[in-house]
Amino acid sequence: MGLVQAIARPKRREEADVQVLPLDQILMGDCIAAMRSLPAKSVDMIFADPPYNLQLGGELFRPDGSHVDAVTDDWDKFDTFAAYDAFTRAWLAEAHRILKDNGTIWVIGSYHNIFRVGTAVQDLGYWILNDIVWRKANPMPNFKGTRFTNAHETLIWASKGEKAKYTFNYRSMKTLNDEIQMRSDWEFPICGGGERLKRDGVKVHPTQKPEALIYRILLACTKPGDVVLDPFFGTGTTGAVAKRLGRRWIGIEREPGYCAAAVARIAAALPLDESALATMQSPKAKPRVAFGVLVENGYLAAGTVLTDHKRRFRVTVRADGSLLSACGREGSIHRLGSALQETPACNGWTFWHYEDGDVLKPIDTLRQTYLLATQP
Amino acid sequence: MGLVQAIARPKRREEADVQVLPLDQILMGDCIAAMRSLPAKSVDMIFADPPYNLQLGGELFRPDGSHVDAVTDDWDKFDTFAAYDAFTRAWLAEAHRILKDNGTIWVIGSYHNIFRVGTAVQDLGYWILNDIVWRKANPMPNFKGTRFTNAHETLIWASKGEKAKYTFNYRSMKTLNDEIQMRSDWEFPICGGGERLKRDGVKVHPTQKPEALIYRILLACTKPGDVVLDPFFGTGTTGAVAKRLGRRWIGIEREPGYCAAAVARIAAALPLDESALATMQSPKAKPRVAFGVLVENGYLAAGTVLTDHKRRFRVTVRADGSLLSACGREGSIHRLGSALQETPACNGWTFWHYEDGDVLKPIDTLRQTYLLATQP
DNA sequence: CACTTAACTGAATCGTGCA
DNA sequence: GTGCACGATTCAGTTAAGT
Repeated sequence: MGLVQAIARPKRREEADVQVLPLDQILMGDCIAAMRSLPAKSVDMIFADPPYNLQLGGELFRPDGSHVDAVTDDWDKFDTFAAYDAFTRAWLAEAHRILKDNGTIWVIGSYHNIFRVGTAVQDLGYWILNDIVWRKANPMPNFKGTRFTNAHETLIWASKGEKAKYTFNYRSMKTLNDEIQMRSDWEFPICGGGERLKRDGVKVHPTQKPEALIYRILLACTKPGDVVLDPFFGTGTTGAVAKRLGRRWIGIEREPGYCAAAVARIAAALPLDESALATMQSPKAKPRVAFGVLVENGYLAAGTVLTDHKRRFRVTVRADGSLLSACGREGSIHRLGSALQETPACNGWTFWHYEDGDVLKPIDTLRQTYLLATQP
Repeated sequence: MGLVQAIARPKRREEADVQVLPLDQILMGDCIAAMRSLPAKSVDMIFADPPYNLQLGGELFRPDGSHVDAVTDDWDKFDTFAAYDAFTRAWLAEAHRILKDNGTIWVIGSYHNIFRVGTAVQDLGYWILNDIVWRKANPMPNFKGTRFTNAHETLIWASKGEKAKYTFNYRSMKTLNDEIQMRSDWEFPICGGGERLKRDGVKVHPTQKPEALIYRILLACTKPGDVVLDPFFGTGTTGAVAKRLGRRWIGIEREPGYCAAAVARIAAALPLDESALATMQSPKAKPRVAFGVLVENGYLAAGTVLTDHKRRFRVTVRADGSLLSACGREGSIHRLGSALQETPACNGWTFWHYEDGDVLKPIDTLRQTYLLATQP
């Protein structure tokens, strides 16, 4: 039997219990129909990356005039929220049937769809264990300056019910995180570089997820040999990571093009040797502090006067962390510093000082204080 | 009139439009009833920190918002979610009525309730602009080691509808974040230390939010003088920050103990003075300067040659402020820039450069010089 | 080959105001 | 309502080209 197979005719109930799972294979076809062909209580985990129902408007261009390649695929289009909800509840209900009683489900989404997914998860009797935030190290900016940079996606992790047991490899997570409990916010780069599948220089799938994200999920919530089902398989990230980690996988995918890419990719994936584990550790978030954060947190009040160490320039701190000079010029600590000195650049942290009693101290000391107070 | 007042009897519709808002006051009582007493389209922002325990502290509401007196312990999960949904939709619907057409709403929650809140927000016609993650610098650990440390809460920011306008102080946020776009993940410590309200050494409110969080929200999405409503006022964090930032506020709170703490706290809060309150302006808010005005005033002589920074295109400035290219094309600085580059749009101010000695400078620097010379 | 610079890209609900 | 002029707007990372 090949790696890709058509969906088998659904078995009658009596047969279902003894049905052999199509392990390490892709079922090509509609995800709900394919799930119906699988027996009840048969898989240990489900990872799902369903359509987000983005509802994008017109074309978008960057400030340099280049065009943004958006997700315009048909599979992401739903007429109404009601239609999206119906689809969501249908596949989540099948997923609930297929999961073993001690299995868990992961679903990823963005603010466009995740609230509807989460509500459906709860209504269907699943019990949410955590929501996890994937902080993107390099998100696409908001080109028009109309909102906050949409820099994260959300994952929901749920068991089959309130009393259900589940697998959570607490020690693995703590080890992975330098002996500190793994938190609910994870930072990873978006999928790019050599990991991003391309055909003739064009990305094969518009929303390929980074392997590191799936890796952490499988490591945290499955055991070696467990069966992981991905009903929206795409280009097979879940399969590739499962193979690397010694887990079994089942993929469901409608598009033949994605299936073909997934087959080739998984065939090339190598089971992980242990030494690679060390390199998978997430880099800790950089302790970068914006000046405005000190104002927000009361380390420096708006209205405070700052000077350089020779008291040549005097500026006032404003509510948003910008500075205002006596001559009416304004800007960030770095920009105004360089403007007043007429130098191309300036490190505002060491240039600007505040009065502490009788002595001038660089504002950088406040940053250090803040870091000491907030970093574990 | 004192800072706390009982809820006025709801006005008849005819009266509502001219009703005076109870600014900088706490309405003590049920949040839905209190909101009904406020006129339609009257507040600029709503910040809401609703209860997320499904029992609502022993209170439940029917879909019409009316109060359910008896709470039995045998509600099954569906009924409990249904009751929470009914309560959520009732107050969110009132909030929608009270908001000005260009107002926005913020709601904070955790995975227990935020998915239901988000679904209700969308179903009621609000348009989600961002979801924001508050990353707690110092979250409570997961003592049993059974899940990931629950280290964040989620906020939803939404306008009244897809086409609605809204306030977003992009420049202030960028300045606050050291000249990098503000992202959708924010890190703040949890509320503690001197900021945490205590009575006899015991915290007054179980879920007091940090002022820094509200500060950033108000700075980002309101203007000085705007009216901010908080229907779950608690100990008045929203009021204290609004006062500091020169915004007006209305609080609704049921518990007399919280009201008393809030009154004292807000009375002690000091407003920022006007110069500290000023924030970085978007260029949009500055007076517009037509390119032709620079020519008229001699900042740039007619006949001057402009190029792009790579010197690919050369154009000549004409007496009326239009540009003429070597190939005979003509137009405004923006039009000709986009035409020559064959891009849909172009900011002529940053695209075109003039020769200053040996270096190319964007013509935008001339506009800045002009503004400095002519603005009071 | 080493190094620098330019070009390109990613799940995006991405403008305003006047005639 | 529609059309058009004006002009505001990007971060981190990778790849390719140039020196």
